[in-house]
Order: sequence, then C-alpha cells, then structure tokens
Amino acid sequence: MQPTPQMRLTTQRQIILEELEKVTSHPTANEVYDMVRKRLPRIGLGTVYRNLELMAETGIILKLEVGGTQKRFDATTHPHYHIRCISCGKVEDMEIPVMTDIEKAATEISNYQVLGHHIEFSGVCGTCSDSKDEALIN
Amino acid sequence: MQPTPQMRLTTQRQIILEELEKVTSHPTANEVYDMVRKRLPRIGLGTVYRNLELMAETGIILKLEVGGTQKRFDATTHPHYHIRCISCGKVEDMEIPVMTDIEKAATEISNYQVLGHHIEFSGVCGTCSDSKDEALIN
DNA sequence: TGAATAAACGGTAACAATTCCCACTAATTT
DNA sequence: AAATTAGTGGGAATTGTTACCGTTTATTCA
Repeated sequence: MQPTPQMRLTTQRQIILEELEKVTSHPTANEVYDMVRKRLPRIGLGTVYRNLELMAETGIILKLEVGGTQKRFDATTHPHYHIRCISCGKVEDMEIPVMTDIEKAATEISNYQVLGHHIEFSGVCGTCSDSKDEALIN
Repeated sequence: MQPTPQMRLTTQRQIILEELEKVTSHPTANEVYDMVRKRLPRIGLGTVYRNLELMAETGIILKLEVGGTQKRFDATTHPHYHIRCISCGKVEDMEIPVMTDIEKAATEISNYQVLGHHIEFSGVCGTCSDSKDEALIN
C-alpha cells in the first residue's frame, strides 16, 4: 500500500492488508477483525471497516458484494469469479476464464455505460455435501 | 399464487404479488411496502418481508442478492441477468442470452455441486450519465 | 352453522452489519 | 519542538431484517 501525501501508512493498515493477503477465504469484516486482533488486540472494529473500505476504493483490495448478509474482502484483485456455498455461506474463487466480450454485448443492448461484471455461482461445497450424505446414512 | 393445503391465499399476499408484477424495477422490501400500503394502508412491514421471503422460497418470485445494502425482488422468474447503476443503485434486467454451459464448466473445475449462477453487470445508467454531463456544463 | 384449530397479521422489540461521531493519539510539516 | 492534520478506538446511532406475541382471520370438522 503506497501512501499518498495525505494518506498515511499506519500499523493498522499494514496489518489489515497483510492478514487479508494471507488467506484465500474471502473473509468478512468481522473475520478480518478477529485475524488482526491477534496481532493488534486493541484495534477497533470501526478501524477495520474504515480501512477495508478505503483500500477497496483505491483498488488495493476487492470488496465482494455477494449474496448473504455480509460483504466480503479479497486481496486478489485480478478479475475472477466466485462460487458461494448455499449451505455454509463460504465463498471461493472460481477460476474459469473471465469473459471479456460480454460487457461489449451488454453495452450494445442497454443504455448503460457498462463498467464491469461479476459472476457468482451457487452450489453445495464438498464439505457440506459430504456431511449431508452422512446425515442420510444415520 | 396457488395456496397449498396449509398455505393460505390472503389479501395481503395477493396484493403484494400483484404490485410486484406491475413493475420491472426490482423493488426493495421497503419499496414494495410503500406500493402495497396505497391499497392496504394498515399492512405491516413484517408482513411484507414475511411474504416476499415465502414467495421467494416457493419460487413464485425471485429474491435478488445483488450488490448494495438491500435485497430486491423480481416477479420475472425466468433466468436472466441484471445490471446495477453504481450511481443511483437502480437494478434493471440485462437481456443477453443466459449461458447454460458455464455451470457445467464450473462443476468440472470445482468440487462443488453447482446449482446456479448469476451475472451482475455494473455501470452508469442513462439518467445518471446525463445528469453528470449537465453537472460538467454548469 | 359454530366451536375448535391453525395460519397469518400488525406492531413492536430485538438483532446484525455497518457507519458515524468525537475526544484522544500518532504522524507529518514547518 | 510546536503546530497541523490524519487516523484511531470506543461507543452510539442507523439501517435492513427477523423474531416474538397477542389478536384476527381462515379453515376444519363436529
């Protein structure tokens, strides 16, 4: 994170980013808070929210507006899609090729200036489908 | 809406559905509440939430988990995509052909049982981009 | 038809996620 | 080192949604 003249590189910011970069689990703000608190026990939840928001605005990280009740954050900023488990809520990357052409198609048939797109798959993850099988046996 | 033995077709339910079918604007629960209240002034917000949820569960309507802070509802249940204006938050249908094959691709490269997918485009709608142009002139 | 049963309602309280506020602290500038 | 400005922590406020609960409305069945 490169600080601009008026944007300061604080310890809190560094650690929030470091912790987010450690995982591929697309944590919620609260999960980031829990991770960061192990290293900075006195950090406030508001600080985590404020800085995640800020980093998302400057493009350092991604704010995922996927289904469910909470926003999730991702340090992987290259374009990619996601899948969400409808049973446990977990979100993972879906590494199918990103479709570069559909935005053009969307522009043509709408009166929008199309700036981006995101695909969210939904399904049942391995873990959840295993535990369901088990439940059927018992 | 066809009631099951234990599911009753109440006035509230009929009117909520009728009002939702009148519009293509993907209203939030609160917006549906406002629409319905013109015909049923004493309806409770909880009733609107309860019934929208119920109808979404039974597949009569769609609950859209798009970006932004609120869930939105759609009486058009055939598969289709959406675009959201990043300026005013409005959500509209994007009638490009639905991709039937990508779920297969997604199943192959993941350990998920893929059940669905949704594409959300984002951009600036005609109205918002016009008012921006105006702002530049003034 | 009319009492018994069950579903749904309306109103309000509770809840969860997020944002806001503000006195204090830390970093930067002069 | 003092002055200035950005950022923090903690709690209060806000927003969207769900839960609860006493009352109403619909259905069942005697």
